[in-house]
Amino acid sequence: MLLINDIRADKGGIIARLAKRGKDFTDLVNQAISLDDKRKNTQSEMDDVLSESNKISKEIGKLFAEKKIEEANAMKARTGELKEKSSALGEQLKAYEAELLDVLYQIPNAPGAAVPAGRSETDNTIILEHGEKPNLTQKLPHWELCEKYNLIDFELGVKITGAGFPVYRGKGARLQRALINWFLDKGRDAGFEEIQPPLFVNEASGIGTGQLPDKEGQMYHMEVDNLYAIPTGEVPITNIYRDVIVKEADLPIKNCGHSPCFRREAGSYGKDVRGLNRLHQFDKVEIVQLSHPTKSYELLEDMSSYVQNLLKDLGLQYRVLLLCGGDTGFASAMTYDMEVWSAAQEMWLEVSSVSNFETFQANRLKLRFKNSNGKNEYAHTLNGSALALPRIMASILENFQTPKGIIVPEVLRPYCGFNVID
RNA sequence: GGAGAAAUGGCAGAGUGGUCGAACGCACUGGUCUUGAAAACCAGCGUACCGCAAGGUACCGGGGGUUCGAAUCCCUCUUUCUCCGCCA
Repeated sequence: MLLINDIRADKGGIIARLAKRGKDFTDLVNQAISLDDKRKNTQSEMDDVLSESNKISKEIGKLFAEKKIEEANAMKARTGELKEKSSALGEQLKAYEAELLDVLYQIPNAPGAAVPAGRSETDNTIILEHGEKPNLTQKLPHWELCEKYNLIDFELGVKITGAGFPVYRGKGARLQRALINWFLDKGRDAGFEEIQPPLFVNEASGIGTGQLPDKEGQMYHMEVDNLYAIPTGEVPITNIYRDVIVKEADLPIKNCGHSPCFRREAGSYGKDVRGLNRLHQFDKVEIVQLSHPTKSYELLEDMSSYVQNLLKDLGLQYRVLLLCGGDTGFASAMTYDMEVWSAAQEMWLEVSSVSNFETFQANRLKLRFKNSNGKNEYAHTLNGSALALPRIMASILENFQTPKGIIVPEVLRPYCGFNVID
């Protein structure tokens, strides 16, 4: 959520930035400010009452010490009223805080300076396109290739669990494992510390990265233990830094980690969910960075080129989109999407999304660093997929298919131990 | 899963109802001294909110309660440790 002090400091600017999402947030912003005013006034009033009541308590203590029991008991009467007053003010303060939070939760991140205005994906800017569309002599979609070479069994997953939980086997499983290991090694080479996070998180973590309270429907929830299956490694990895004050000199902090991701994807159906396009369980390697506020947009560009280099090394044709305000995720200030060409489906598949959240996540996480003035300041957070496995698998299978088999990208061969799938 | 013990500032560790937001030590920061460093000495050193400031308020694992007053008493949850059981 946005920092209320940022909103107060530049109300007009924030409203203008938010307007790039194709919606007017003036009312919500005004509501937030007026609730914050009420909050401040109530707090002030309550502090005064408490201050007086503390003073009286100390006097009573003194009187007891001097054995002036009568006088002490007489003073007790005066505190009753104050107590009632302060607890009423306390209730009111809590109510205002809750209301303010509720309003702030409804305001998305303010898009960054470079983000174009727009309402939907049609307003996104194509930054660049890299590579040539492959010239295929056969054009089987990946689900047919999976069946032909016995790589991924979707039916079997349905039997064991349900739709969207495929079974990878043989060279399919090995290719997937090769990709994961290669991604992690590339991450390490680029200075990211490797993390193996928990796959279930508690409520506090869900709130920290913004999945809760609004989007709980998208996560699998284990009610017995009140734990949530992670929808992305971003959740546990970013929550490492919840309630943490890092050293300024340690920034940027770079983490990467592989994890399965679990998404209920309620409401998805049709051709979008065919094959590997949309799953309930899939694997992803995530990169996360904590940045100094002055450096975060530089790091966003770094992350974008890092991801692009992975795609280049794999030999995939891709394009980079700068998302317009309306298509930028709720928590993000600026997002690049990387899409890979799927040669048989003849469509672009989103394989990565790298975002700068500025202080939006850090605010909820209470992730700060001590600046040179000794003041605590909110850090910026960034993250991106590097990369999500299923659609990479799909495009490798489709784009590198030949009548004699699927040619494995060279960088993966040492990892999987075969050059061709036939 | 059963029985018991514990949770205090970056660390360590006092404090069992009233000048305790919290001793002492270590670490850290600034200063004196020194050619420089170490040592020694002096000073500072948690977080958040309100306030122009002075100052005020809250926080001793989380939440609730008792009391004029809670780090301290009570309830509850969580976590850690020890023993038993089970187990990759």
